[in-house]
Amino acid sequence: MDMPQLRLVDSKTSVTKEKILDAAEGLFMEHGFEATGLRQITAEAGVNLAAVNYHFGSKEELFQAVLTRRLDPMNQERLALLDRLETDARDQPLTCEAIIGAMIIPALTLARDKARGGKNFLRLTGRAYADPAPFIRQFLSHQYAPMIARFKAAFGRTLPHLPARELSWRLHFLMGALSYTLAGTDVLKLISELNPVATDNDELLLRRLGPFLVAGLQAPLADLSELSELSAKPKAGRRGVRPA
Amino acid sequence: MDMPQLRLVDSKTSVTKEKILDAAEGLFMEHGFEATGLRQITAEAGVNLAAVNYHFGSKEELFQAVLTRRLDPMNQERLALLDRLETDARDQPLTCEAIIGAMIIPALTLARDKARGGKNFLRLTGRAYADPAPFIRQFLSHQYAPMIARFKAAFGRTLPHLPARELSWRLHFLMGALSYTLAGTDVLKLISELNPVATDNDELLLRRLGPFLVAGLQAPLADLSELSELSAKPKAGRRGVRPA
DNA sequence: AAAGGATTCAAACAAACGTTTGAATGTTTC
DNA sequence: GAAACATTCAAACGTTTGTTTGAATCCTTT
Repeated sequence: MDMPQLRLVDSKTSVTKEKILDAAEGLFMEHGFEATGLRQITAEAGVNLAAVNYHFGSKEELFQAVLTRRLDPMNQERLALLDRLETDARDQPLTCEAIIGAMIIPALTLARDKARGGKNFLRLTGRAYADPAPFIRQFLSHQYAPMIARFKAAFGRTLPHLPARELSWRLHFLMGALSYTLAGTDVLKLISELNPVATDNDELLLRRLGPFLVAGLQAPLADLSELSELSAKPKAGRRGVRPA
Repeated sequence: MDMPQLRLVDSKTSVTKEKILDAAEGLFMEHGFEATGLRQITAEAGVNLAAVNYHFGSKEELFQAVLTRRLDPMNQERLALLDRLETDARDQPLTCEAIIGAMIIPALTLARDKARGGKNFLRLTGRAYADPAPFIRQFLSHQYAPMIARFKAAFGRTLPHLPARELSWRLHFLMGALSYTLAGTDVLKLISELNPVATDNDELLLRRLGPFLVAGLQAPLADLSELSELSAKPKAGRRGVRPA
């Protein structure tokens, strides 16, 4: 039988390949990229050491594969949500809440789905955002550029009074608070020592982040005229900190 | 020549010690802790390899020394500023702007002072905030705990209507946006491709961050009653988010 | 069954890692 | 001047790093 080429090799996604991805995801999340060894990964995955270079080529390419596996679908989900909001609203501009929701909800969904890495994976991406390694920065730019451009345009329509440059800044702050929150470091404990927050409830977390970001985006413009006063070196403090 | 040597060894800091600190500061900032080798550091500092372990004990202790050199004075400055504001205001509660200013201004001053590392150093600390390495987390907690506690109390007096737990969250978001902004990764370019921001003007940067954070802190409380709607896997939403 | 490609495996690779050593040099104190 | 301490230096320590190799094994196709 001249069966058409259904027997494909690419869609195979061999078992070892995913075992490596799973193990690498957890270890990269916990110790970071540089501090995680290939031997730890392959040991936890139960595969041979050489399997990484065979299936992925290098450690860096493995790291990118770990990220794309989850990030790509999530960003597509974000764009799909935004698309739907815009077509539903016709010409009317969207609310800030709605747009931010389109950014947050896919992340929330991912955080809940333990089969897709859960919040551990989000911590990994939050960490990657602060990594200066060129291959990471380049990868993230290429991965996020289209999504962020679309959302920036959406915010621009919703906040027409805001100069483009100001919007760029505020989006930067927004991404900071978001990725930092998703990274979920233990600075949290540092802030609220006596009333520890339930870190397992990511829904509440993002639900509280929303209003914070909305208010920040809608904040009145800064008055840049009289800024030299505060920034001046404080004159002789009378009751200062004891230099013991 | 009986000229008394002018106490060249200011037993506090030898020349090589500071050369190492300077070189390490730059390299840690650029490549991160794990990715920076002691041989790079000592080569750039022009000192012997063993000098690091002789003067600092280990690589980890060197890293902590790099951080404390700048961070300690900055946090003391923050506390001194807050102290002065509170004594000036007597019993009156401070404004959000003022408290945030006390956090931001010392960072701004440090960013301007190139002799103290400038903004490069701030990028290093922003990076350290996202690092999961236990010794880094422990060090930062110990270093920041008193300062954050004081500022949290100040915010609590200014925003009495805000539940303590909510305030903890918002402080977390605030620290996220702040440290992320200070880290100053190139995601900035990603957001504003066509209107690149002048990254050298840190004063304007932090001046714009202020209103964003003030508005976020003063945001109305989240309505936590009907939160299952948005987060739920696409069902039927009222207006806005509607699943396909 | 034989061939051929895909995958696994143990072993080794060179390079880099942080740290230690012991002698050589510099500096201060008696 | 000599003893005592502080610092520098070259060299090597034992691991660990990411990557490569070549043969063994599995699986599909002829």
